[in-house]
Amino acid sequence: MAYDAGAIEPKWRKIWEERRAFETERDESLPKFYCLEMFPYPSGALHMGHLRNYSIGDLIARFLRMNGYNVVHPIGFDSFGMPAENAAIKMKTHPAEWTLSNIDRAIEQLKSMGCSYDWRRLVKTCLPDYYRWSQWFFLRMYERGLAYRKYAPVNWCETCGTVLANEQVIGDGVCWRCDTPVVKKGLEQWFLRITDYAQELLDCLDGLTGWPERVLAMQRNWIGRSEGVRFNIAIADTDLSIEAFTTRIDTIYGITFVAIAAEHPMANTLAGRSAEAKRDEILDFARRMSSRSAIERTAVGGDKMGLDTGFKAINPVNGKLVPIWIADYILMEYGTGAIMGVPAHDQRDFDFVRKYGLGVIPVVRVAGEPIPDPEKMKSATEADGISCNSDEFDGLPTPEAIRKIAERFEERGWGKRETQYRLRDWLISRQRYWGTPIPMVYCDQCGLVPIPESDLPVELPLDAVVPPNGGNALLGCPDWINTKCPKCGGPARRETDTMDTFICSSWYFFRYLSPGFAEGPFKPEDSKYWMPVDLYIGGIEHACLHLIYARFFTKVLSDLGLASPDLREPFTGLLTQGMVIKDGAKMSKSLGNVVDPDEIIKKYGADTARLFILFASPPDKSLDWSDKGVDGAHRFLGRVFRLVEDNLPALSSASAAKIPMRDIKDPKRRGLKRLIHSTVDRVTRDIRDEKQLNTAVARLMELCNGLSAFSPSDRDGACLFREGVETLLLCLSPFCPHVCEELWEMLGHGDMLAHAKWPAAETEALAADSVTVVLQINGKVREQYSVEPGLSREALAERVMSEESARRRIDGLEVVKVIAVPDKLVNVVVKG
RNA sequence: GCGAGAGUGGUGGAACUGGCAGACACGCAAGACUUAGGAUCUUGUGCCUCCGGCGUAGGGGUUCGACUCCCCUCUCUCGCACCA
Repeated sequence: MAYDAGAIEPKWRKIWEERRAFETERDESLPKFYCLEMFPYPSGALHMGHLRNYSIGDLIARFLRMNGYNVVHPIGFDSFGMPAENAAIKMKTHPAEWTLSNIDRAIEQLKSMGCSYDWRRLVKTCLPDYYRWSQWFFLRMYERGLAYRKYAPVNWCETCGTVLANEQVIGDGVCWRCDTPVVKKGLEQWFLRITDYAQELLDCLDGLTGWPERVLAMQRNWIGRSEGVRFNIAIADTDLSIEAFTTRIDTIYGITFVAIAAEHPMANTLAGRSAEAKRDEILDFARRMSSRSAIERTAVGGDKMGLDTGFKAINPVNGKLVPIWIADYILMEYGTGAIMGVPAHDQRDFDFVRKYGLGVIPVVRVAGEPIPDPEKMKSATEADGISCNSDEFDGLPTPEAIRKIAERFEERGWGKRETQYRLRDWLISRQRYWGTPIPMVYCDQCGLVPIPESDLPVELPLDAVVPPNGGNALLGCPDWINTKCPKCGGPARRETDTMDTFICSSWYFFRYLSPGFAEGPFKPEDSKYWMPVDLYIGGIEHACLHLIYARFFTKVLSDLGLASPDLREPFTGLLTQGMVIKDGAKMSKSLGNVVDPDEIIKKYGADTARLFILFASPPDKSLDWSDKGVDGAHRFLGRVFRLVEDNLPALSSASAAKIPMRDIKDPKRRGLKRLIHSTVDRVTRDIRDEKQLNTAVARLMELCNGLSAFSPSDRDGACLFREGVETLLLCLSPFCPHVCEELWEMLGHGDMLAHAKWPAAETEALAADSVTVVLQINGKVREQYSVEPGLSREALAERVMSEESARRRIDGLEVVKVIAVPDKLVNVVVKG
């Protein structure tokens, strides 16, 4: 009987299921571990990236379970969103039908991988018993002013027919889902006040020591804190003024112009106060600039466009008049949408004045050098230096100049110091059908009215038909839209926007903890016991999306008193898995380099697929798919299988007792004993401390090789051999659970390996009988000797120098120095 | 431009606080068993001018000793980017 994954794997999956092997309950007496993998979006079948994600997660869950942790390991589906609507149009079906059948298929795939999930905790975000609590959170936030509606220029994706949050505009300003260039539109939309948490989201990053530096850096960058001064600039001959923000208030004397964004309301105001021709010119320019997409705005290669309004601004510090321009490189979304133009010390302003012939006034010089000639400047000098041309502030180094001038501004009431963030409030409304309905109505009498909690969930009408042009199907549901005002009972219309799907994924890991709970989103005691997630595994693409939103949500839940007040962060450990690539590129249909997980599992079995994925590269690096490598992994499992099968008589006859190292005399056996225990030691550390899963597999291969080379010739030998084989199966089981269970059973065990205790390395068996030390001459290796371990520096040097071959090497040379490193080497430094 | 990470055999990748570079595997080569081998087993496998040298992107430095620490340069990947 040869290794047959096709027979073994279904057998064990059935046993695990029947024995409810992976169902866990809260148990205060046990240490807990929350192992979480990012839940999939069920758009068709799972791909290799999923297989990798869930192989890593399942390994960790199984490993910690064997190490005595009470492990919660759930799975679910992020099942609202655009692809379901697109598929509904294409396949002439309903998004719900498409989604739910895909989920069924994905569940089969996950099960075929042998993942140790607690299936009772399954969450599908598109079902009312889940999304009603998203609605409930929304209402809690609305009460607190954390959810609000406002008119703003927002990101619009024409293909998706909806607005997008800032985080969902990626790359060169394209939609994260469909790569369509995003355009700006003025619309009234729902927002969550994530900016209230900007500082805390930033501060807490320092405490996330279990996160990769890369993700922390990306989030810091995304939140984008900067300190500066916000101040007023009066417009000459008017009663108007413009607010500007700068981080370099020390360069205030260098202003040669003021610029505002094309969308700035002041553009209209100034147009209104201009003569007719100028007015049309301004309005036309502003309209042209603001209607361009992000791509158009940046694609010109930095060539800046501007228009002089004809108005003058008054520099608060010296009363100088400078022109006010509208410029396309000023962003309405950042700061105040207006800047002071200091070309000498800002490259963008410099480029702008060079194009339009405005002046340059240097106000910072390099220490020890004269003030540069503005005519000869080739670029702006943005580095710190010494203030000049700045009245009484001349001679101050930049940081001091910033402080002194900022103080002056505050004293005189011209402005105040302020901290700005790049992070924007989270735009959560979507003009889409397949999402969580926003629980609000519009009443002609009462205005905007929240749905009372008792009326939740506001169910998504399932009889809606997604229009072929991709519009919002809810608009075609008058029976659903027209309702009664909860306040006055009069006619009212439901909000037809739905929530961003990232709302669904912002709290699902709480819901897992209290499956089926009907009185709230989750039980506080469940959350208190299980949260935070100890290890979260998923792709890095969510660094500035889901991982920021979920952090925000957790803080809100904590502040609302739903989760413990001390739960400020949802995920203490984060493992960002690398991509799966083949032939040098990410697997994609267009490149035709996709490998289907189903086919691999069918051909080789899940154990082989898992082993290859975990062995081929460290989890956080990209994984190069190799068909040959899969063969190799499969061959290894065949060897493990034969190791047990071919030696079954010896293994069966051996007692389960372990012979301690001190009672083993034969050097070969002592070597095997040491190999067994050093393997346990290394594998445990590789998994637990380093998450170096590939080297853990390598160690197990070495153990297998060592065992294959050993022939158990007597009772003690068989006993040691059995210890080795069982250790191998125990340590390999989180990687390849099915085949290990099968072999464990063949060895006569009645219990499940999944619940077995992880082996402990015997320290006595780790110590080496002898160590190989090398003799170096001037750092070059010349000889090797086997010596007893633990020799002191002196003893080791003496021991090595007494060797015949060592004497010969050194004979006749002038020895300058001898360096000995215990158990490692002796380096003889010679002259000549 | 800013930030993060990487560069080691033909390939994927190892190397703990500086101490035998290339673990483990893939591939390749030779052999064994075979009617057969894309099965299995054994052996070998960094490079060269091979009793000796050279080798961890390139150049310098620190050290008895550097893939590892320091400085400079190059290349690649990822993220952000007229952010005031």
